[in-house]
Amino acid sequence: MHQNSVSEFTIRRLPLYLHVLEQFKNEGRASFSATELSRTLGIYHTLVRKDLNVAGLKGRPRVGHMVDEAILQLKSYLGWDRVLNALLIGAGNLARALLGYREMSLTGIRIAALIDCDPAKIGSELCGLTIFSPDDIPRLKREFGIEAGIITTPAETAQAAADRLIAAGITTLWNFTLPVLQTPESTVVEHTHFFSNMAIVTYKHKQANQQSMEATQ
Amino acid sequence: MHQNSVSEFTIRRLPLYLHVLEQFKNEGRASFSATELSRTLGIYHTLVRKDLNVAGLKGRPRVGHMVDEAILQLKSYLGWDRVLNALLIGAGNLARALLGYREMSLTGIRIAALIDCDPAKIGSELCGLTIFSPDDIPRLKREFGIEAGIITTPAETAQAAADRLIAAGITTLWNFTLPVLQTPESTVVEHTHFFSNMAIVTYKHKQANQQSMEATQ
DNA sequence: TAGATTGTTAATCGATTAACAATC
DNA sequence: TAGATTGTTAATCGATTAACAATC
Repeated sequence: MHQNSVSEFTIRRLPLYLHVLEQFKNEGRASFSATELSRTLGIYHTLVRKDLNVAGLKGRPRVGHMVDEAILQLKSYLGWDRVLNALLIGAGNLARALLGYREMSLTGIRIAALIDCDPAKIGSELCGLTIFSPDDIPRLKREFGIEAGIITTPAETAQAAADRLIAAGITTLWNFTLPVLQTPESTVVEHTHFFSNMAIVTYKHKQANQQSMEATQ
Repeated sequence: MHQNSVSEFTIRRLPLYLHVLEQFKNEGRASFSATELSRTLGIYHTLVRKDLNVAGLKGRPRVGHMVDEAILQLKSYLGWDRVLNALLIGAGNLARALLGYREMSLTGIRIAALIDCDPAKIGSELCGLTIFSPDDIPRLKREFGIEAGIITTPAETAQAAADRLIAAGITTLWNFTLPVLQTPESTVVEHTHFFSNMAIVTYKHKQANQQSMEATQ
């Protein structure tokens, strides 16, 4: 397992395969071919095969892969076959959205506790979870076996939030706020930046409109 | 402007530069060098220069770039210097999070109207915006000059939502739900898939832990 | 001027695509 | 068997990195 060489691009595609396979399963299908997956998702068939191979899936010529087996294997490869307790810091609207996100349970990520630095919020509840103070992070980590932190604070407090999580020994972070977080080399940080998404939306929209305007001239 | 060749990777990095430049501006700085940006963000300096060039920025040797000028130019290049009216479909928690997302205004994207297909929600308000029926999409499009659609419905209704937006002539979509949307070639679709982010979180977490376990053996 | 900085051209690296061999 | 499908190896393409020339 010393292949640090698995591409992030591959990892990001695996949930897409999983999604289609769950659909196949619901349709009562027992097997599938990489070619089908490829067509459904618009991903080159060789790439699908390589990705499946990386995830440890072995297909049989002429038969393809078994749906159930593939789902289990993909989940296991991604680490979705175990619970990952997470602590969410920043109990705002995005927190509520994540707490209400049904599909999250598929990934094993479980928001076990909420943190906010607003004294007015501490002690109150959001979606059935009590909101704690940042001072409680170390205790909550021990109590709930927290392994990951989700940062949904406003941008101003994001670095401080990250610092406190890291100080408590939490080494895996999922950050929704500040584009740049200073973290030690060993910390795993995944960013979900709406900014970059919005840049694509506005840029491509502009481009598409310019093109159509040029075309009609 | 016939360069369809600008990479999406470049576009996604531009908001990061913008973010750092806003900080520089707040610190009262007048100029900056690509080298500084490069160090702050951990992006190779030549890459930063290329990106800035693509966005139409011209620096001066020995001087660098002017902060204010660069901010304006980046915003203009991304299309963040004009309002883009959007219609959001799926008035749930994620909708509330996006409506409360202060930084959205920087991008010019404005959620002008809300849609939901739940009769219980239609007519009520969310964050000061009235929730309309999917049947109102064409009218709202005309009324508000809607150019983009944001899809935050549950996965089951996402394709239907996309179909209705497209049928109304909305050609730019930002989708938070289903991993695969069937859309015409000409439609611009940007996906924000938490699933892919979560896959990275769990996979890397697992890897990091395996490695440390191996190391201690 | 000298040197800091830009911007360009070439080299590398890795992801995707294409071609082909293997197998049930 | 023939052919559908897998999986591997080679080619292409494009993003990043490195080297270097230009300039105030």
